[in-house]
Amino acid sequence: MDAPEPETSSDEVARPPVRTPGRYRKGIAKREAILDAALPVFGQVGFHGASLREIARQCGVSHQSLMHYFPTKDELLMAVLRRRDERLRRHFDDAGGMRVDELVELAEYNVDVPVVISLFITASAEAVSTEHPAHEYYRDYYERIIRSTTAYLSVAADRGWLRPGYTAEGAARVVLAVQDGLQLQWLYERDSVKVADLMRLVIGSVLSVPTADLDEAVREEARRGR
Amino acid sequence: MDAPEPETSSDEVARPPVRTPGRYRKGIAKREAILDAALPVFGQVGFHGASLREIARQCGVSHQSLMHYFPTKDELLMAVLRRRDERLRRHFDDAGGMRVDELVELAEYNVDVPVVISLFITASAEAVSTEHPAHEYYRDYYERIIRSTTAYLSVAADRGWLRPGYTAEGAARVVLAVQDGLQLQWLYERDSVKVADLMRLVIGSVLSVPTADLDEAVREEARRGR
DNA sequence: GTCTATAGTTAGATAGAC
DNA sequence: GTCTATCTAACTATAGAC
Repeated sequence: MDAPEPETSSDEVARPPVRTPGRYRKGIAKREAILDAALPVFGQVGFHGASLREIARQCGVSHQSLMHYFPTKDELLMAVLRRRDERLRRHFDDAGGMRVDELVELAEYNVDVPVVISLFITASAEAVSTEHPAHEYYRDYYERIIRSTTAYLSVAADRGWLRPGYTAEGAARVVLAVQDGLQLQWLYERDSVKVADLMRLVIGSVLSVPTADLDEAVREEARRGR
Repeated sequence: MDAPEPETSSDEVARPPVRTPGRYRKGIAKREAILDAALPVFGQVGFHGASLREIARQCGVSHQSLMHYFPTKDELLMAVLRRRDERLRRHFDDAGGMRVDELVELAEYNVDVPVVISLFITASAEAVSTEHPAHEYYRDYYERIIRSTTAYLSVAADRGWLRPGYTAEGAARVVLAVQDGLQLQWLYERDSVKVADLMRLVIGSVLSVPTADLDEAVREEARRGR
């Protein structure tokens, strides 16, 4: 067991051999504050445009203190991204795949948090470059979200519930594309773009049955062992 | 009237009033070479991530020579963007608005020029920030492409050729969103994403008639003075 | 706080194209 | 001879990292 740092009364505390920042109450709170401050900065100016000093300034933390919690800029970005997409990722492994309504609900939720949309659009576009620290992250993200949504829509495909021409994967890609594209438009014109409404319309153009029916079918398939 | 600055015959020679780079043969060619080199760099690392020295290196031009042609980084980016979207912009003012097939054809064309897609996706996402040099550019771009496509689809709306639920603007936004979103997916997985095919499917889900029929109707409306 | 690297930008002088 | 193209040099600010 590792000895808990004594926090002795001396001002020169011995540096522990392994750095494990964010273990004490104060550290945990500060870590969260840094992530909160980093989110909008990355979202507004992108990874390259963001500066650690600026992020530190935003949350009243010294530059050096920030680097204690996140040794490198790459790690800070990854921590910000991961904290924000858990809502979606936890559905990736749902039995029967991810409901398309989940994507709509996420879009509805995001409208209240514009910085999150901004972060995700900006980061996913920047990360197209293989050099980008989040490249692998987004490659994996898109692969899994498509695979999961495709699995869900496959049940519809098997029952002939997809409109002519669509495959399960094609439909999944369209729904995801509409979400991304509309969110981008929304960032430019927040009053005129109704992301969730249009997504529901598109889903209605892809499925010939209500999503509730498909949900029911998917649950049944999962119940039968699948 | 303010006295025209004498600029007497002192040894302080008058600075030529305007600098106009790119007037000689050699200069024109070099200007083009710089733009060609800047396109992929901006597309891969974004505006903030790109360095003028790197762009200059890519096309065998000195850093200072580059700055002779493009006095600031902002101007270079704008020149790159403008040169690449003329294909689309020249349809903005088409009588009757822009055909949706034009968007599909552009997507088909873009597949051969991945750097252009990368540039546009990255720049449009980065430029969401009002500080970004291309912010006004993209704001105007989206407004005009939506307005133009909406005008085209209004003819369909008037004749009841839109699927239930869609307005002309809603349909226009969906088609554009699908284009943007699929192109982003395509950048991550170039073999699996058929951008143009899926776009045509979506257009078929939005319109209840073939686009050829709508084209004909739009031409007729334009002929009748509109 | 310091270090090192690199960013964008500017100035001035020379050589070359028109 | 005039304007353009190019190069050498330097400046100022800021980056991430130690």
